[in-house]
Amino acid sequence: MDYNLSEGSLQTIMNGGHYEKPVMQVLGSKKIQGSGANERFRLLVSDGKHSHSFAMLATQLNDKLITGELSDYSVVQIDRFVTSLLKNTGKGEKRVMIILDITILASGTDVGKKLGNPQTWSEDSAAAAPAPVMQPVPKPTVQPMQISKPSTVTGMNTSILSAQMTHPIASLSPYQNKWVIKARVMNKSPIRTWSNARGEGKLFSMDLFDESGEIRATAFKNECDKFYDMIQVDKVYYISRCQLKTANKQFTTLKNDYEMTFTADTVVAECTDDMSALPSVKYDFLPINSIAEKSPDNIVDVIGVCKSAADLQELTAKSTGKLLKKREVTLVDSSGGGIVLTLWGAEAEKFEGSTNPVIAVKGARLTEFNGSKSLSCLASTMMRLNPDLPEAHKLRGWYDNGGADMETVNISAKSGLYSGGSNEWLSFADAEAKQLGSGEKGDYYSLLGVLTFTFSDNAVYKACPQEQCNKKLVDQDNGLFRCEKCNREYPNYKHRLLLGANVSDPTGDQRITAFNEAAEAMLGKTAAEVGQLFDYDKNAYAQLFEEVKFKTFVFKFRTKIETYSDETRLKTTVMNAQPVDYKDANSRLIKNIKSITGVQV
DNA sequence: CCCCCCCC
Repeated sequence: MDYNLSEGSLQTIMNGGHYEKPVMQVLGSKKIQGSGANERFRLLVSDGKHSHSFAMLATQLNDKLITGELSDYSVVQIDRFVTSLLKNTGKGEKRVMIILDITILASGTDVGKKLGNPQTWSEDSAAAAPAPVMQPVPKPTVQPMQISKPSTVTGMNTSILSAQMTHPIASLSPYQNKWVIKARVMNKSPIRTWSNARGEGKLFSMDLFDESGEIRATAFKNECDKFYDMIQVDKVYYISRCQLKTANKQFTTLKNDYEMTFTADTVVAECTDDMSALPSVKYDFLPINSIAEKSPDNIVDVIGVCKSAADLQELTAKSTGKLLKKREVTLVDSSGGGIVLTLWGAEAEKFEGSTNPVIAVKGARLTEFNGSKSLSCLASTMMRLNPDLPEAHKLRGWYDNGGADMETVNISAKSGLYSGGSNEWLSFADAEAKQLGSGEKGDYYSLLGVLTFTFSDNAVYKACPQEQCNKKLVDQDNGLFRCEKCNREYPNYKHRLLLGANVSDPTGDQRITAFNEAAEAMLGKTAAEVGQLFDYDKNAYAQLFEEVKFKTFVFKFRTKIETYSDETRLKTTVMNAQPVDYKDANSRLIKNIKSITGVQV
């Protein structure tokens, strides 16, 4: 098998020229900085004639190296790249190539050897070599130095700034300060003030990105005033003359080891050129059902349809006493998964979910609380409603053509609120034999069962709108609702569920009670949705309770004998109800069969 | 120079 490397392409590129989709061989790779999400790799590449370790992999391609797809000796076509002159302290300039897109033409194992006899490229070989044949480029390369004076940039027509003059964000470092980036604003914070032992002031920060990477920039005091109004989310700007410093990883999830601070010299010019509408955001969407497998604190991108949005909640953080506003939004996608995304502050307040918008989220944090996972927005999280993305249009089509009615597994369903106690798998007969529920604290167990009947009467009620209070309200028939527990009247309420049902398994049956979240999981609808049906569509409401009959769930029960006056009875509450994981259920069956029969396979 | 990213 022959592999045609683009001989001489490396020389052209090193001299600042352009070469369309050069084919090169990877001879080695090396991690140069960071770890985890902030890893960055350098590649030793060869065009068959020369080799050079000047190539850096854009972070979104890191996976190709980590998975071994991009192994040594592999032959690749570099579909997209940018080069940048870095000023090396004391050693003049060095050009780096940042690889943005790559096609692997042959794997390292298929090629198995170094192709040709490439010589290490050096300035000397450049001098010795005949003038490189440059492929036509629109304009001669202009070095950033020429536009380093702020006055020049301020007054210039930004269209003269060609792509070749700007630096990839990924190449920025504190060691060289002559650069211009062309970046799109992903996020902009509100103005914040601070006051501490070291002084006081105000600031705002913005997250910027281009094709090569992302970086946070902060403007303090004067710069805060100067740039706050100008900087607008989603717009593209040329930015130069900022101070770079090491980013404190404790406070950022952006994939950059550095961050920028605006200074008095900082120059910002909006890029209005249509052709410069790039860069666009790079998402790495995970199907919602796959998020269940991820560990908490992962930062994930997700796209889904807003199936429901809870009311705005105001709460006071116990630890800080801070007043917080949040809104929980449930996203679903065609993977059949659903997940809660928590919005905070102004974003929570202004959110409007009644039109079921498609929501694209970049950089949300996966959190786990009491065993259930959900996503939470951070300051650095970027959220877009109905973005013009292929994935968004696909989801819209899916949702509007049946997806809305698809059953989804809500991975944020509340689960496992146990305070100790075992979580063993039992049948109803087992539970009875063990006399579960007779103790002081109540007993917990898991059971695979079928919902044989649901009581639709009084399954939904108007509850106190206060966050912590779920008390049933008394309708005053004057537009107000009274909460006996809070001892006050409200003009509003929230719907909550209290579902009575019968569950059967092969050994028996049990009357159970499911509170709000568990009932939502069983009915596949939020309390608000059920409330809507109850208020406006009694037929659909009745239908809902019919449809859920004979569905199988994995139940987690709490059971306890309770006494009302003289009468005692076993009260079984659904802690949560989840769809059946058949693989898991079957392995449990097989295990039981083995232990009962003594047959080992 | 900030550094909060939350709550049950």
